[in-house]
Amino acid sequence: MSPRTKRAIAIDETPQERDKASARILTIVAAIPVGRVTTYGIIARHLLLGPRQVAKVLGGLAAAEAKALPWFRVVAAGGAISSMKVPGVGRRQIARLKAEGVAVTPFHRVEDFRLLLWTPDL
DNA sequence: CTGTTGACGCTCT
DNA sequence: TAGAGCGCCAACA
Repeated sequence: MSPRTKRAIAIDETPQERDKASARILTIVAAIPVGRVTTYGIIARHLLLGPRQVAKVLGGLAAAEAKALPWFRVVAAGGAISSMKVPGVGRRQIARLKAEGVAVTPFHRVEDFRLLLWTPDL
């Protein structure tokens, strides 16, 4: 096959194999401890990517993926629940966070954000 | 090539 | 707190 072609997408591969950027992002998301949170920006800087790339990947998670990954532990800078702008999603994220003990203010911000913030190990 | 688009981030109103 | 404006960067039409 010509190396010129866009990487073939084997649909039967695990989603982690889709492409490196996504794989790395999802790997980090999967590593966020229960009851802790991290941000798009932190993940992005850690991988030398743009924060919007991270948002794009999480936003595009297939239902199956969303079920297996703690995507809800990723919030925006300052602990803001940025998924609020997507109908339904913000509500679900808050519910999932609360379910594991992470309090969220009525202003859609993670309570004690600084305390609960988790950073991937180098 | 240009233009648009993000579950972003930071600064300043 | 909410918005606006701008930076950022890959993906896509």
